[in-house]
Amino acid sequence: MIEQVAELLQAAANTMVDNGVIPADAKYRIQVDRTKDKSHGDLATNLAMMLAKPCKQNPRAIAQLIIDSLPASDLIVKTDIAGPGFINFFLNQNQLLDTIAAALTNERLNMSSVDQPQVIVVDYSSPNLAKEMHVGHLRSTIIGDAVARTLEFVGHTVIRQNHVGNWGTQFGMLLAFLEEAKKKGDKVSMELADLEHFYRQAKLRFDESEDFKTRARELVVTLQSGDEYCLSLWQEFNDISLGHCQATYEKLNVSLTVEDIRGESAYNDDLPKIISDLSEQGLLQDSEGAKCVFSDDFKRKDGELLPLIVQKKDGGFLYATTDLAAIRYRNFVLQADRVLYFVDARQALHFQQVFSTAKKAGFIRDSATLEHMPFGMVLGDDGKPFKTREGGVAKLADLIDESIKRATDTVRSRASGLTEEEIVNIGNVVGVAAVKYADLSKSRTSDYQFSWEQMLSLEGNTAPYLLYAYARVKSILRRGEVDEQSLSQGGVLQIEMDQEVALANKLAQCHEVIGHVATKGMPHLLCTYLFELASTFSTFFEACPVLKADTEEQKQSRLKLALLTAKTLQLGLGLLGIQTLEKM
RNA sequence: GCACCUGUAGCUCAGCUGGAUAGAGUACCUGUCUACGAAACAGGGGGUCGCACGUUCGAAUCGUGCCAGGUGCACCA
Repeated sequence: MIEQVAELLQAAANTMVDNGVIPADAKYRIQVDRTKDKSHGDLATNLAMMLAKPCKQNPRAIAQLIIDSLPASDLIVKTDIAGPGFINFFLNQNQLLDTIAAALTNERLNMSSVDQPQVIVVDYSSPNLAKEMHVGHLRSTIIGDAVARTLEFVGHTVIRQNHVGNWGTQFGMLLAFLEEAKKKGDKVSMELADLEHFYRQAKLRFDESEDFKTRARELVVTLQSGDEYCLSLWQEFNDISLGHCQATYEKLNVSLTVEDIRGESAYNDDLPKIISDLSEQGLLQDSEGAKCVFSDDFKRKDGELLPLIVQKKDGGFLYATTDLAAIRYRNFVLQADRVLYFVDARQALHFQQVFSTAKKAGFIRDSATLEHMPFGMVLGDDGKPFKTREGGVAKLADLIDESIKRATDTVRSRASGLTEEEIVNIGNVVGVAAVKYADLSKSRTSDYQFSWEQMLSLEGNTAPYLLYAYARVKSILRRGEVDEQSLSQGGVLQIEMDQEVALANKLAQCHEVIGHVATKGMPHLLCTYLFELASTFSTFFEACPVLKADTEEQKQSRLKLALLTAKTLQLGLGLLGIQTLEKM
């Protein structure tokens, strides 16, 4: 609806340019906003105020001229000029009714796809396989997954890329330790069951023994040169570690599969070529024995240039090299139009340097974009980086288990007439949803404070509140013995009371919100919307009897609003990677 | 030292391609259940939008300079 009004305004502006009212060189931008206050109508524009100066007339006079120039349309029933020169639009309610009715007839709630579908690579989760996944991987995994789902929904071709760290320096250490363990005849699979423990033990050996250290360094080199024995050890290690990851993804209802894994090792063969290509283009310089790319764009103090190191003096490659290789692959093999990196904000500088180098080296087509989607850290209740009670880094799997346990306890204490099986299932869904939603609902860019109490609370902008709202709507539909199919197809919509209008308007905004999430990579916008929808529904439900409505028509109409609310909540939560519950 | 991010109600956070009296939630206070699920709803108090200049008809939003906190800056990823 916003788009349609914007089009009308554009048409009006064009006529005014033709009339000579607006100078041809005047700069303006059509902006249509939803009003906060109903007395200002449904939509408003500040166009007249923007044009006042170039037209050399007072804004209210311009506003009147704009209104006079608007093409006839049955969309708008009334316009007002308000305040310093806002134009307020009161919309025809039939438009709203049509939108609601159409949404019910369709699986995707009649939301259109984008005009120009793109190929979008989404790089997210990307844990280091040397250790088990920990809290640090939570945000990338969850936010990236929500955005990937949303981009897919709006019609893009999404290629998920789990750029796991499996080729770095610390792998030599792990391989050496694995080798030792095998010689001693230990059961390796048992040893690796707790990766964290295994890593710490390996680190201990590394620090205490020179022989071990030497062996570890040898193994890195032989591994990277493709030695079969090393590769087999490495493969074994990878399989087990990846198994842990997949288990976590499944528990978290994250859509990543083994198909999406393309780790650092996948680019190994291309790394020497990256160096030679950079060299051929004259971008490479030797500095203190390392091969670097320097750029005027990145300076340190005293104007000294900041290097992007792509090859160490011992010949080893770094993650910058791998990232460059990945960029080239994503551009020329995957044909990406956009590449989104859901990676910690602390790596902002690294990405700036890598992106800049990639552009200069022609590793990316001009039409494509590389976008770092940074996010802040997870902090504990004390405002410091999140730690376990013992002060260590919290394993992701443990974190989820604790959330599920807490949620299950709450459900059990409140449960009435639920079987044990139902309680366990509800606890699972709520526990996982709580962790995910708490993260998703905060703006991505800032740090966020992790709080069990807040995320599992049944009140406020939380997963439990939304899941409850959904379950309550479904309960009404069950009690009303609604046949969803026939309710969706026929019948009348009559929207009279303020609360009905408010709900219908809110339902109609879904499409717009999802569009913003897709372009900005900001799932919290969807969270805010869903919470508003749920509370708008609660207000409606309080004021407007549904099953006890005055007339059959009114009942059918309100049931339709309830049904669309349920469908919208389910769809929105689904895009966030959160399951819904019919009962709770 | 340089760069990036953050500073909005007691607390947790929205709002930031400038727009109408700055919004939620929570906490606190007051109402509403012989129930279409009260895990809810209605209402109330609570703000120098870090500070100061500037641009503008209009600034939480843009610019500049400070202040405070966080993060990054050469062979780890």
